[in-house]
Amino acid sequence: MEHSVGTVIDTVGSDEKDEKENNDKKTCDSEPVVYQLVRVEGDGRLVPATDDEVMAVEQLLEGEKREVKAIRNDKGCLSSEVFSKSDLEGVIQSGNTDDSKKLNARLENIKVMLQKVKQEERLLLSSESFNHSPKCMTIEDPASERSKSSKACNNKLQPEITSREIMPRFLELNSIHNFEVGSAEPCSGPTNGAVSSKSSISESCTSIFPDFSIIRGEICLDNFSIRELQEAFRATFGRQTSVKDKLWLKRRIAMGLTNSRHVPSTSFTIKDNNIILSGAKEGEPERLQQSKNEAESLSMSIRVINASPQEFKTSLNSNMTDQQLSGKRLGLSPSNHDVNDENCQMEHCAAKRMRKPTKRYIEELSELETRECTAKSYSCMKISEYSHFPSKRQIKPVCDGKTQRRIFSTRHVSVGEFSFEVPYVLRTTTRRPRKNFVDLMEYYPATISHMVKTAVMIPALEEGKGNGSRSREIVSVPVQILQQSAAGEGDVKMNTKTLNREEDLDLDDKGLDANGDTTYGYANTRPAPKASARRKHHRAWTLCEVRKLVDGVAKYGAGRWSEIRRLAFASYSYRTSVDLKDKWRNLLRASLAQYPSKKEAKNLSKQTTVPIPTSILSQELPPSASIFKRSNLPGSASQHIPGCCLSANSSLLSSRRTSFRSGSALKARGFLDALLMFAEVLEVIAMGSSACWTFALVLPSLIAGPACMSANSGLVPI
DNA sequence: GTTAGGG
DNA sequence: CCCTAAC
Repeated sequence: MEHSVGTVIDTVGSDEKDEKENNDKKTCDSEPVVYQLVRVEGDGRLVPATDDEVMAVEQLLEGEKREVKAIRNDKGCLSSEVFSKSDLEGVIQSGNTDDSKKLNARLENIKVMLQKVKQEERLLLSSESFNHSPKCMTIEDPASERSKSSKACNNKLQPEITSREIMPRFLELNSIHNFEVGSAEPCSGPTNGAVSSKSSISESCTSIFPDFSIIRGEICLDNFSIRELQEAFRATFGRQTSVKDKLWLKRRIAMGLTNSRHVPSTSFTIKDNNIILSGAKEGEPERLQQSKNEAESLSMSIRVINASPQEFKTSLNSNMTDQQLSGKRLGLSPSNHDVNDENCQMEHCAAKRMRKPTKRYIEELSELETRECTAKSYSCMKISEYSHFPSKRQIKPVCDGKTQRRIFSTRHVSVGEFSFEVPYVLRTTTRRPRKNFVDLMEYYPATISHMVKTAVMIPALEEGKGNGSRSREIVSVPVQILQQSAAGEGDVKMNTKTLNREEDLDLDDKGLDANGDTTYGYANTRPAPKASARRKHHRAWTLCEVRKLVDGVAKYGAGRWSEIRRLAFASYSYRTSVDLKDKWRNLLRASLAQYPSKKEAKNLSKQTTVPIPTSILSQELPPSASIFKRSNLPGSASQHIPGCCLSANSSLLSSRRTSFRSGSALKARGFLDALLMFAEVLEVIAMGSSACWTFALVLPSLIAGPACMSANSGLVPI
């Protein structure tokens, strides 16, 4: 029994039924539901039964309980549905008028749905009789025997009503049992008992049980199309939705079915009003709850669930009934108002949002699909295996009573009609590896390879353990190893120190940079693989780096960040081109903030290259300093051919440049061409710079022509 | 893979 | 520094 209720006051009957059974003993791994025996007084008060009354009822129910036990062993989850339905009747009758109206309205909706389903079911049954054989097969001998004999339920029942009236629930159970075992006899009539009946047993039997006949207790929403999900949404909330977001629909439906707002953003399976996350054990409510929360950020995963949309609809209805009931029972005051408001808001949001899916979304989606493809062969194998014992697997898939392990952190993948569980941990291995992972490998190949192996072994473990074995231990294995590696390898930190020293001393070409630091950061943050783990360790920009950046920009031009990085930041491997770009942007911002002059603003709007901050330039590049340090580029052997000296400053450059282009100032063709090629470089340096620079244009050869005047040529101070 | 730009 | 779109 899966209700999240501790104590339930059961008012199933009317005043005539003064006493009811209780003290259900759980026989399957599920959440306990304690029914308290009460007597309904004439004024409607519920008075706890005395011990004597309890004993009397217990004796009375003794025989029936045995049967129920047998049933529950196999169909415990199913039973809960029936109980719920039965309870609902009582609730409706005793509820206040407001809520009753709401419930009635909903139930009307259910009624229609049930009728449809029943029709479809009849068709199914007539075409393929006993197609639910897997389920039938799960009922084991004792129950099976009984169910055979009870096949004539409908006939037998009527005369027995009087004697059984005090135990309508068990009657219902029997009825269900009956039906499952193969009674294809359709129970005629639409389901209206839930709304209007006075717990008539015949009605319970004839109108309710067919609709629960194919309940599996599990709903895997992943298997449904958007349309089906919308249908399910309508059935759950009683209103249409135009939302086409599958995830949203699933979550909303799950919320509705489970009365919970803690619905994971990833996959999940609904089982008896609970969202099963990572296969949380049903018998451990608090753990389940915890698991729910944890699973907010985790994927969950799955056992093989064979459920068609049709089946889903049926079970959905029953779940919905149950949900309403449990809401009532709990005195939760379902706060339909709030929920609906929230629904509307969310729906509005979801409908409004037609945002293009992000790359990550697409990536994850494709990743999922890839998994599905690879899982297909696997699934075929498993399915054929399950065909022998299908129902047991489906109903009690994650129970692992022996190990009592916490089920945790798995990922739901559905393939067609089937869903699978894959360990969530694999995700970490499928992510694009950290940039410095290779570096890490170089330094600690043994550790890393061990980690990788361990991670790879996880699926094997998973598979070997069988269907429902998802434990925290499995997930934690690689983490522990990583922690060990972080703690055990002292030289990791040593490397960091080395790096820092290198950075402080501003040594170039050490070739050691970043490795140590990133290694340390990686191992250190790995156990919390969230956003913080991915974040690069912060490194303040040193003066030298800034200098190099400015040099690089001057040399290669702003925007050629990868080139700058490659050539000027070769020894700062932790600075990416993006970093350079960002830093340059920040420098410019600072510069602008310092000198928000019109001129600069104008330059900024006009030019892609904006003024180099004066403060930086004055610091790093005094007029007499070498602006273009002749780089060690191959083939840049400098042949100083003096004689062609240009003087440029910010105010003169553009005019100079114009004159260069026009060729009016300099007649030499080769030289002019060379100047034109340099014009951009000059602009980079001089535009916006208030300093007056003197350049010497070094031409490897005037004759050689422009080809020699590329970036390889340099400017040297006079 | 690189760059630009928003956050 | 991260993330994403655009190229």
